[in-house]
Amino acid sequence: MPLSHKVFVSAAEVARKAGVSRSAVSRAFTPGASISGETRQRVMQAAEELGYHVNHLARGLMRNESGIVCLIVSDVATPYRSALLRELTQQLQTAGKVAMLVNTDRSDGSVDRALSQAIRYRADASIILSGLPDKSITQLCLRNGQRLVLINRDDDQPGPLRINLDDHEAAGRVVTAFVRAGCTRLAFASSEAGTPSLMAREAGFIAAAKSHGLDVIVERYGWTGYEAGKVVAHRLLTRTQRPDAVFCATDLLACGFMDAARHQFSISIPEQLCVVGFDDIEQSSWSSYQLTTFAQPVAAIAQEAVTWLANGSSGELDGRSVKLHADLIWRDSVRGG
Amino acid sequence: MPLSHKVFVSAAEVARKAGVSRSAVSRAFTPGASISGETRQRVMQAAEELGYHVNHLARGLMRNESGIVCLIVSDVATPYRSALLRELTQQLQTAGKVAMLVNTDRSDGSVDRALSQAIRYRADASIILSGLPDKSITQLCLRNGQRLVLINRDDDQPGPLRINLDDHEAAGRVVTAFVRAGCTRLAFASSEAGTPSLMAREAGFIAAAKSHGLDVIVERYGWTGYEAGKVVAHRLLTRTQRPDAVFCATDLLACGFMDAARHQFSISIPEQLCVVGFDDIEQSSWSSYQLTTFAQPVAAIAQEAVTWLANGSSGELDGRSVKLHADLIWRDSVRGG
DNA sequence: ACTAGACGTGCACGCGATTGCAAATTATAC
DNA sequence: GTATAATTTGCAATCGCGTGCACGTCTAGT
Repeated sequence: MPLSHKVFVSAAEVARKAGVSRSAVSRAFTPGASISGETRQRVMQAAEELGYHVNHLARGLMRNESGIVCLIVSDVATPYRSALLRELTQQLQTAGKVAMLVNTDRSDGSVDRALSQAIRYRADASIILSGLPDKSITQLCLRNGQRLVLINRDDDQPGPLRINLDDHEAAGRVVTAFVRAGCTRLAFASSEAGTPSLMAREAGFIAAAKSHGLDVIVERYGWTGYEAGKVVAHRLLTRTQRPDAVFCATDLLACGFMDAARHQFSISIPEQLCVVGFDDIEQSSWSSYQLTTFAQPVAAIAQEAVTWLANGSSGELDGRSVKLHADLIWRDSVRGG
Repeated sequence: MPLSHKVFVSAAEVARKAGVSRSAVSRAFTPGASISGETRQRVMQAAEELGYHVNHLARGLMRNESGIVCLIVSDVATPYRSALLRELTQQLQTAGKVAMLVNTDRSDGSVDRALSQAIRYRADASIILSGLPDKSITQLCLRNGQRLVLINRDDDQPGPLRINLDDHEAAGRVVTAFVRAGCTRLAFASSEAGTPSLMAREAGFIAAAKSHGLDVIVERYGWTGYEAGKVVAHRLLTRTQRPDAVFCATDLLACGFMDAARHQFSISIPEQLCVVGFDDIEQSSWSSYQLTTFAQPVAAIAQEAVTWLANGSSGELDGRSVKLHADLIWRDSVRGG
C-alpha cells in the first residue's frame, strides 16, 4: 500500500515553521508542561496553519496510555444495549477517552478474541457488556495493566470492576405488586440465555412467591427478544390453568408477550393479565405497551464505570463490586398502580 | 500516572526467548513476510508463552495505517442507527479493521470535533452516519490521506464515497400505493431536522402526488422520533379535512403517529387511514404496528462502505456516489397490499 | 557585583514496531 | 566439487512523539 499523498504533518514541520525546537511543540500540546506563553502562541498558530494534530498513536506509545477504551458487546442493535452504549460513549468522550467498539457473537472464543483486539491496541481498559471472558485472558488483561469492567455479568474474579443491579430484590417487588393486584397464578417468562441477571430475576421471583405461598410457572425459550416473548406467551396462555400475572425477564420479551396475548388470545391487559418487564427500553413507554417495568440506571452504570476508569489504578487489585438499584416504573400493565 | 505493574511484553523479549532477532519476530507476525517455517514456529511459541501481542499503535506508526475506522454518529440508541452500526462494525471486523465510535450531538462543530479525533488517532477512514462536516475539515481529512464515507447525507463534495437511497423514487411508489388503496387526501409527516433524505422523501412524495392531481398536506415537528410522530398526528388528525393516507418520513415517526391515531383518535388502520413509514426498524414488524415501510438495505450499505475502504485509494479523487434501492415491505397498514 | 533560584529551551534518547539492504545460509544446477 | 540462485536473517534506520538532563537567561536577594 503506497502512502497515498503527502501523509500527515509532523511536529517537526510545525517546529520548523514556528522557529522552535520539536520539544517545544510537544510541550505546547502537553498541559502543565514548562513553556512560555509566547512560544506556545507561536506554536499553536503554526500548528493551526499547517493543520497539525498530535498523533495519539505515538503519544500512546510514549505515555504507555492510549486513551482507548474497548467496548465489548453483542447485539448492539438491541434497545437496552444501544442505550447503554450511547451513555458509555458519551461519558467516555467527556472524560477524554475514546471508545473502540467490538462486536461479539455467541460463539465460544468470541469475547476472548475481542479482548485480544483490545490488548493489541493497548486499550487502557475494556468494558464488557455481554458475554464472559475466559479466566486466563482476564488474567492476561490485568497483568498487562489493562483494566476491566463487567456490566450485569456477575463474576467472582478479583480485579475487574463489577457493576450489577439488585435483580433478586427487584423481582421480589414484582411479586408484591402482583399480590396487591389480586393475582394468584404467577408465571416467569424468560429465555434460555442463562445470563446471571436473568437467573437472579428468576430466583428472586420464585423465592418471593414462595414466601407468599405461591407457585411460579417458568417458561423459557430461545434467545432473549421479541420473538421469544411470543413463543413463551403461546406456551403459557394455552395452558388449562392460564396465569394471571407474568414477570418477563426483559422488556423485549414483554413486548412480544403482550402482543401475542392481545392479538392472538384477545386477552386484555391489565384486566385479565398483569405484566411486568425489565430494562425500561423506550418502547415500553409507547402507548401500545405502557409497560410497568424496572428502569436500568444506564446513566449511573456508565458513570460508575467511567469514574472508576478515570481514577488511575489505585492498587494491585482495585476491583470491586457495585450494586445499583433498579426503580420500578409504574405504567398501565399492572392493576392498581 | 505510575506504570502499574510489569507493563506489556515487547517483541524484544520474545526475540530473546526464541533466540532470534527482533526483526524475525516482526516478520513472524507479518503475513507474507520472508521467514522460514521453523523460526516462525519458534517465535509463535515464545510469543504464546509470554503472552505477547503485536502493538498496533507502533505498527500503525510505521505502516502509516492504523487499521482504525472512525464511526461518527448521533443518536446511537435509535433503532435504525444501531442496526446500521451493528452491520458496519461486524463487516469492518471481518475485514480486519476496528471501529472507533464517536458520538455527536446537534451542536454546530460536533462533527468537526469528531473528525479531529479521528485524525488524531490516524484513522484510515471515517464513516459519517449523521451530521455533516465543514468543507474545510473534509479537505483536511482528504489531504491527510483519510478516506471519508457519507451515508444518507447527500453532498456534492468530491473525494468521499457517498451512499444514498432512491428516496425520491421510493416516495413516488408510496403515492401509487395510496392511490390504489383509494386514498385522496394525502399527508406527509416529518420532522424539522431537514436532512437530505427527509427532504428527498418529501419532495418525491409531493411531486408524485401532483402528477396524480393530488395535493399533499405537510406537517413537521421537532426532532425525528416517536414523540414527534404523536405531535404531528395530533395536528393532522384534528383538521377539518382529515387525511386518509399519511407517509411518515421515518418508522419511528410512524409508530408515534399510529399510536396517537388509534389510542387518542380511535382511528382504525388501515380501514380509515393508510400509513407508510421508512427504515423498516424491528418494531415495524411487531404485531402492534405491522407497518408497511421501506427497508433500509443496511447490509448492502455496510458492504458498499467496507469494500470501498478495503480497496486502497485507487486515485487522487476516488470518491463516487452510490445509489441503493429501498424495497417496499408490504404489511397491514395500507389497504390492498 | 556576585550568587542563588526560577524558568524556558534544546539535545538526545527511548517507546515498539516495520523494512531496505547486505550478509549468511541453504538449495539447485552443472 | 564449485558456481549461482533463492531464501533467510540480522543490522540499522525510521515512524512521531515525550521527557530527563544540562545549559542559558532573567530576576531578585544580600
